[in-house]
Amino acid sequence: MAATCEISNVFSNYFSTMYSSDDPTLASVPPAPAFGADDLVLALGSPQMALEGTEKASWLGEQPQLWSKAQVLDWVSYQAEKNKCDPSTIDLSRCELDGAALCRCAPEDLRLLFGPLGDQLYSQLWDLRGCPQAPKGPPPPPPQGGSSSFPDELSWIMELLEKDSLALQEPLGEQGPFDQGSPFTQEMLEDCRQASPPYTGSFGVGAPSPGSSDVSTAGTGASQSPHASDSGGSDVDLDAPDSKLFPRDGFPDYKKGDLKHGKRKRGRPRKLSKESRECLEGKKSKHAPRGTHLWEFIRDILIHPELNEGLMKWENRQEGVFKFLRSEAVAQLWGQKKKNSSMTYEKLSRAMRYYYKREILERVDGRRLVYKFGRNSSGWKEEEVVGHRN
DNA sequence: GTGCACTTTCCTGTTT
DNA sequence: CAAACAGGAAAGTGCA
Repeated sequence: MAATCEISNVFSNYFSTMYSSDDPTLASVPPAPAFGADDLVLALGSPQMALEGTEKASWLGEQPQLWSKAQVLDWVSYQAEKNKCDPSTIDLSRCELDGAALCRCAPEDLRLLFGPLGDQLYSQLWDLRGCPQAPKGPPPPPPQGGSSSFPDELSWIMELLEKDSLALQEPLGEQGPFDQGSPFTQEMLEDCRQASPPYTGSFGVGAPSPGSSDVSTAGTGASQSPHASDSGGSDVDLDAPDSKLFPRDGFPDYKKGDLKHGKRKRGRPRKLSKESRECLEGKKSKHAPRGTHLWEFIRDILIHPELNEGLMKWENRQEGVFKFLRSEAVAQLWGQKKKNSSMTYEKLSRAMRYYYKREILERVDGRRLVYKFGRNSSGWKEEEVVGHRN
């Protein structure tokens, strides 16, 4: 278990870093790190764990090979702390390695530099790189932090992505009734923790419903389900809208702390019938942690063309004009990310409209489903993205 | 405890 | 007519 959590830790941190671009210093930082699986990360933000803190780890989301010296130091300190290693045993002054150099180090080199922590670093490093095995030397000891399954999970997700891509080859336009295909949803990871890898139910990726099969799905989530039509189509959707998508049994999302105390979902409460209320009681709170802003979520989908196919597209990349191709699907994805199964495009678009005032978005008159990034948004420009992906 | 930011939900009316 | 758009209003959560 601990092992499977690690991945979300990593992603969480990545996300918390990524989504804090309010920070002007971050705003200038390309948002799409070259992390091998960063694409998956889109909705993997499961910010609850992470490094325990809000401090950002500069190395997160970056491939170790790309780390700067400072990032290497940062990471080493983190590992030292994590492993309760006596910092005094490490002579950081001798550590003049950048990420590339670090990655070239053999275990013994690391041991020389970092003492007993060296082995741990070596193994963690390879985990981070998502490599199945280190190039030389003995297989890294199982990291006690439990991140050994990281690569495996990633590859599993990768497989799903591939399937999705295949599905996407099919013409868009008609999304099947089961439109949940998000390859990059956090639930996916969370689900996979509970269900074994072959788990496919949640997103219809691997278990496409006949007909629609994953088709649309591809990167998307969202079913054009009837419930989408309004505040959740009926009060029954408490969590149900997605019960189609995520049968409760198989959707462990609302687990643990969530459902405990009757924490309520953020936002104005939906009007509920008595029955619905009763039904709701004792159930999860779908409140999602902060740190993820809608516009950033949208941006990230857009800048990952390999994943956003069918969801949104750029109308004019230079100008930051984009269009929702499958608005409900995006809304559903957003809902998944926020653990809010009743999210609809209507609501999402309301939130989008609030961005006009803040100039995060600009109006595009007369064009349906078309928005434009405004001056207060960042990270979507090609220059910002490209450099970072290579 | 309070206020603010950021949504989320609801609603009504308008436009496409 | 349906879907999308607009925006006001109310309300919840997290954070400072």
